Amino acid sequence: MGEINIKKLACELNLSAATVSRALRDSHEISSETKARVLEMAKKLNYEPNPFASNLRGQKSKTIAVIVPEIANNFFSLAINGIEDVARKLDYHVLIYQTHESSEIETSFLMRLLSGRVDGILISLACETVDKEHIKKVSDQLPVVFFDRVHDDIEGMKIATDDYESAYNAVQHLVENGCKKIAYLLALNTLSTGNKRLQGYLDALKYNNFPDDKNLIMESGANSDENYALIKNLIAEQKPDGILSSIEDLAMPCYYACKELKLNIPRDLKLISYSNLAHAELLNPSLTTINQPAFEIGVEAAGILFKIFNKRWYEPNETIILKSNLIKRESTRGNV
Amino acid sequence: MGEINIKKLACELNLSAATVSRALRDSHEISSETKARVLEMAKKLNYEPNPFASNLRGQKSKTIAVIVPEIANNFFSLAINGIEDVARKLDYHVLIYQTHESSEIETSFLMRLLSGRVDGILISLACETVDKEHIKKVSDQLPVVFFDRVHDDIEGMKIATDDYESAYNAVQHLVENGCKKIAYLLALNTLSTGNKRLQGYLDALKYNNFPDDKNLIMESGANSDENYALIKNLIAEQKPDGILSSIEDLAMPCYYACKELKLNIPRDLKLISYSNLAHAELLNPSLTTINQPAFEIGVEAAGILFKIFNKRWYEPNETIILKSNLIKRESTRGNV
DNA sequence: TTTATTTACGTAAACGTTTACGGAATAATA
DNA sequence: TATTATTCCGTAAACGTTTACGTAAATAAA
Repeated sequence: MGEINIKKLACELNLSAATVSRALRDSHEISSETKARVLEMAKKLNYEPNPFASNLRGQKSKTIAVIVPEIANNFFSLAINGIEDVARKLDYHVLIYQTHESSEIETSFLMRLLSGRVDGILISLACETVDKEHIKKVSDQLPVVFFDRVHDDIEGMKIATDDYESAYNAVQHLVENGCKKIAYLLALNTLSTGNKRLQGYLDALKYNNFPDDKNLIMESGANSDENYALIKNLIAEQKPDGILSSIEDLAMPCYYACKELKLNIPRDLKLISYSNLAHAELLNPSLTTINQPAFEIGVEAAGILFKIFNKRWYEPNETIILKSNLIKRESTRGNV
Repeated sequence: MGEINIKKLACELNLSAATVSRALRDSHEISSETKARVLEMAKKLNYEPNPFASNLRGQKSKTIAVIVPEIANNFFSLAINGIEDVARKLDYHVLIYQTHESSEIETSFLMRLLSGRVDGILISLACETVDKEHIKKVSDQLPVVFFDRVHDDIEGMKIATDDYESAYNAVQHLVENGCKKIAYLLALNTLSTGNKRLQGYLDALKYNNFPDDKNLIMESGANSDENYALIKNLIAEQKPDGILSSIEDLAMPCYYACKELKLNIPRDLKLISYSNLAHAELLNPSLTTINQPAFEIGVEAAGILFKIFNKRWYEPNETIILKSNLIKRESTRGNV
């Protein structure tokens, strides 16, 4: 409860609230002496305008919402970092919500945000089947920018990475280093993000005349224990010599599974994984990763949102693609 | 701009705005039939009360602020995760701010929050020398809970971990595994958090009758390049056989430095580091860490804040200590 | 001098809620 | 029946801003 408000401030200065308000907003209608007096007093009394009154009056909140599946994930926290950086420079506030991959929670957040609490939304969709209906309802009323976890069937501005190409190139990299049987750890398959990665994998297989073997595609399970079992089973049964993991959570269990199965990475099995694992460099062996420009995605997404605010953006339904980076490390080193 | 507001909703129902408002808030003054009608229509029209009007009228924002040095840090993102979890259950909103360790930015955020935008603040202090003045000013007006990065000289509610004991025990663990010359990578030394870790280290040395050698304490530099150089120098010159790193950012360079100096971890040098490195398990060799209960710290801090809101907390100046967990891994394995 | 323009400020309404107060209708009590 | 209590709802004020409108004084133009 900031005890000081614009009326008291005005009273203190023998001015009207209107004049004070205008002075603080540097209006041309106010003389420079008065402005100086007001500024000084405002500083002295530590006056901060009540944002609710301003927002109510102005129908602007200077606040944006970021909705992500998880905060405690290197990719998302880097993206939020980028978003916060842009927001801070523009004196915007950032509300954070995490869905834990539940579209029910996601929808509930979105509905709550219809209240006008935020001027716009940045969202990375949950994996669960998307509720197009509700998202449409929100994006009809508010600027929404989708980032990374996007869905082709949902119209809107999107910032994504070159999922198809990066997956394709990753497979090529495996092939070039001698892989003949490449498995794919499937996730995000309810989203375009996941589909494009899968398609890149499939097309690269085709290009290399590799058989199209469904058994080599492992769909992620309900929890990490199940995932570990599935992966171990995949490696033991199918004996792939290369694995492309579509998310980092599925790459880590590969290390453990190989250890248990007495397989050597990269000699017996080469591994590539999406995306922004913090210390891929220091894993044993260091892990070849497809690095997404997470921070930049956040910056870009926030940038587009602010352009929309300022009517400096007119493409309602464009997808901006940023390039991922294949960082080659020991886990895919060719056998010499 | 939610086009629908309480007046239109009332109009649609042939009721007054007051009645609708009361019905939505389940007031006893409203008949159950009317309540049902209102609820139904509100749902149908997707009505969400304008939060700014409510907040302005009620002087409550249902929003809390979280100020941290960095979001993209495993410890902080886990803590935020915990905070968000608690907030969501109570229908609170969470604003995120990062200071990038700058007390100037920190102060600026704090001052801006005096506007009443939030009902309370959770803060983990920046390393830079703390501006006690401004923090005092804020905590006089708003409930503030400090977590992890705390400062003894600043009064208030604090959630921290057993920094002294965990450092002491870490040194003991090194000694038990044969270390005779243990270095310390110093950081956070402007905060109590850092001081206690250092003190734990020093006292453990004393307990073991190890000499008190200032050269074994390396203060972190301005950036990661400098840190790497300092660490390499420390290892090369002082030839410690054990290192305790007070933050994870200083532990990673040890791996690189040892690689370059052809030293083997843990044979030639044993390493322990704070705190929540994501994949310490998979490093080469796996890293012994002092794991802080990051998520729980977030939950606890948020819980206290909400208790303060509900006047269910009366200790203005208490420190709650959560236990860290020393997770022993290969980097401190004894020579056999 | 008279009139138009500019400057600098005040008045009051509006933003969308919530709630104190009041009041009419109904039910309970005397 | 007369009085009181209860139930249910409406009126209007208030929260702290911002801004359209008005206006008095000073200045410029005629």
